[in-house]
Amino acid sequence: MSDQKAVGRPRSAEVDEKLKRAALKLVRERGYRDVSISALIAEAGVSRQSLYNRWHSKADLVLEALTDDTEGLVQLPDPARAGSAQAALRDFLHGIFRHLALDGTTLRSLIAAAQEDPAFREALRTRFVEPREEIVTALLARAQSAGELPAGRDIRMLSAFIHGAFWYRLLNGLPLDEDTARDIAAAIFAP
Amino acid sequence: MSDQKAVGRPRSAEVDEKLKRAALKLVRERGYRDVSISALIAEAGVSRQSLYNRWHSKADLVLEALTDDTEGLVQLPDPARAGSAQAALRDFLHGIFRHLALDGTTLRSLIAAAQEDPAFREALRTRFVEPREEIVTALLARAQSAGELPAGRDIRMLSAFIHGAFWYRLLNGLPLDEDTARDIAAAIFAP
Amino acid sequence: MSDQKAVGRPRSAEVDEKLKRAALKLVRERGYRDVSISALIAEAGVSRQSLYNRWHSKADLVLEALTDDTEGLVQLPDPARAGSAQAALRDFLHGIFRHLALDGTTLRSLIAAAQEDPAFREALRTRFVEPREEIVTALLARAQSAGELPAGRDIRMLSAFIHGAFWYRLLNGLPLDEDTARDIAAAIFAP
Amino acid sequence: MSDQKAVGRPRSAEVDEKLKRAALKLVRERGYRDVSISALIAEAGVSRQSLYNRWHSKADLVLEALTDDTEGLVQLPDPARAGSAQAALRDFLHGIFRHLALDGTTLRSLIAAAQEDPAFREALRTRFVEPREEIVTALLARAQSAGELPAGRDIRMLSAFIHGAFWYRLLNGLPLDEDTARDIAAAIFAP
DNA sequence: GAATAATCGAGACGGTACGTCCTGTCTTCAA
DNA sequence: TTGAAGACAGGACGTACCGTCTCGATTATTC
Repeated sequence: MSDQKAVGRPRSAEVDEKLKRAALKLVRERGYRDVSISALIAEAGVSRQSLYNRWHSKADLVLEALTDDTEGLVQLPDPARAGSAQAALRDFLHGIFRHLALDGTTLRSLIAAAQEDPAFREALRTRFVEPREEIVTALLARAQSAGELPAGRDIRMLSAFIHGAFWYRLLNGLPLDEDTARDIAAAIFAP
Repeated sequence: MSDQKAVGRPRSAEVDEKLKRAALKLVRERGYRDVSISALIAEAGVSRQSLYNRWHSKADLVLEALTDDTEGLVQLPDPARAGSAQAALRDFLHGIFRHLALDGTTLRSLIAAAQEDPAFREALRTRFVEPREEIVTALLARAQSAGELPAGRDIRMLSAFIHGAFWYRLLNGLPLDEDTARDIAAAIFAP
Repeated sequence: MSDQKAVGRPRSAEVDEKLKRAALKLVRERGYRDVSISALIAEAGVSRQSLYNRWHSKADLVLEALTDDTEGLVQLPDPARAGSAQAALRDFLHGIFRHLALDGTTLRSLIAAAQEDPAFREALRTRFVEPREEIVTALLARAQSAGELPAGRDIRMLSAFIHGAFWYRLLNGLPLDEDTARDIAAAIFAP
Repeated sequence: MSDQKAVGRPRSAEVDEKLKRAALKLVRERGYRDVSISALIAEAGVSRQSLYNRWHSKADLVLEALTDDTEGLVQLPDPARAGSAQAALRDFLHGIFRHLALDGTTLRSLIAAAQEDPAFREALRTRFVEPREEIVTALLARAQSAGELPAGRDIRMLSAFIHGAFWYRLLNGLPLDEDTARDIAAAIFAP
């Protein structure tokens, strides 16, 4: 991407780390809204400009801190291991929900931030939304091939149903637990 | 509700109206984020305190202005007229989507505001979310009774799917049009 | 003054009293600046308009409350009783200073208020400043007649010196005590 | 005083200047009370915080602007040049009075502000009152040594008389002119 | 005794100013 | 060029008062 000849002092990777650590820590402690840029750089022990050299906004930083922290969590479960596609979906959702106990409110704030900032909305889609969408779509497609899902069903719409139910409950402050995961999977695979 | 003996100068209904009109006007013109409290009261020709005497925040005012303006729009369509429950659902969604051409971005901002303010989240649920939920739930229940929807289906979850798909597309900046309404209805009533 | 035919409900003298009492009480407790009109009427149990029906401002009310309370304190001391005109002046000043232990800071606030409000400045002069000035001038004139003060001295200027020294010390936060009274009197009557 | 190692962006001296110029200009045009903080920063073309970074209040800013502007005006006159200590005092007072034609009402407002704010009172004393007091005291002391003033006179009290008469007339809205200067000097040096 | 009219408590109203907070950019010196 | 430090312009916020107003209720005088 950048073949720019590096000249002058190179960026410190340590500053990146400090900021992401500070972002996760403070956002979890105080909530997204109550963490100001000033508080972030104070916690990180870093200068204001160093943050803006790396990210456009608080939302961008927190998104990166969050996705870095969640890496490896988002992977297609193996239907063979789970017993069925329905069970695989249930397990996948349950895994996500479990993690949201920690970062659910932060995710909500990021979704909120995306509503007022098209550029960040795009970033959120690319880094967060689409990977999850693709996994679910792939899972449903395989299930349909395997005959576990009727051939006529609209995979794209079912995927929207699944994520929609998840967002709807999250953004309305309704609980996301093991039962929810099971019920969603059941409703999707209902005959 | 309030049998409180009115004492002192009564609240001016005109001030309510001016503020709600100003809110809708400015929010539609400039977008929710770019309308400040000062701009609102200036447009309404009203004092700062008069606003705070009535609403806790910009979000509360805009929500009331919006729901007042939408009254009558939210009503159960008649399946008999539409031809089928599926058509009735499609028409209901299409009606909502059509209206969102005007106020969709405002609604997104309100949902965003709700994420950072539990009290407002509750207000949004009560005044906006639940009435729509109840209509859809009622429609699905009647369809199930009429045999248009298999008996085994989980009505509550299907309702969450419908609203979820709607929120998901809205908040991700995806189009909500007649086709979307038709596809959602079709997926819900898929055999 | 007012031969106006009284018509309608007559003013309640009790309201006057309540307001003046409240004014003295609150101003002494919290200081002039920290007593708002709202606090005054709340303490008095009286309506806002009732205050404005009687006085133009907080300063006017407090001035009247204060002068009402000080009536009888401002009278020419008898040089014969005191032993000499110098002693009479000393006693007069000391009497005033003693009273200022209670209301000195309020007086300072009234003088301050007078600087930004010409109408109130006039009221303060008439009701507070001039009566004291006349007493001192009369005392000095009698002393000059009696030969206790050299004939060449400028009575008007000496009076300005006395009050000036008093204001200067009061407004600069310097103590006003018995010694000050004695020193002023001594300096005025210095040979 | 401050050997503090300068770190970060240094305060802009230009901002100081702009604010002091704006303060003098507006206060002279509109009067102290009718100049708001917002008007000050607008006139100066400076941000709100920049003002609060430098001064605690409008009074602090105006005091500094005023004393900066008056520098050099406050100096001990030479009795030899004036002809006598009495003439020197008269000339000193007249010089001050002349200047008050421009800033007298502002000074009154500052004295008023000092009554409600102990910290500012202290600042006013240190920066404005005491320098003038010391000059007068020095002048009187030299006059006493030179035999122009009887040995028994209380220098400190005479100084209080002089400044007191000045404050008293200023704060009561009485004129301060050449005659006043002459009369004060005459009364002080009266045999 | 009914009509008239000013006052009363209560509190809403249009305005104005405030001091605080935060953002994104900038300017300094040091590495 | 980066980095720490912090100043800068700009803008919004929610609060606090002020003096005026609008209610319904009360208390006098006048007709």
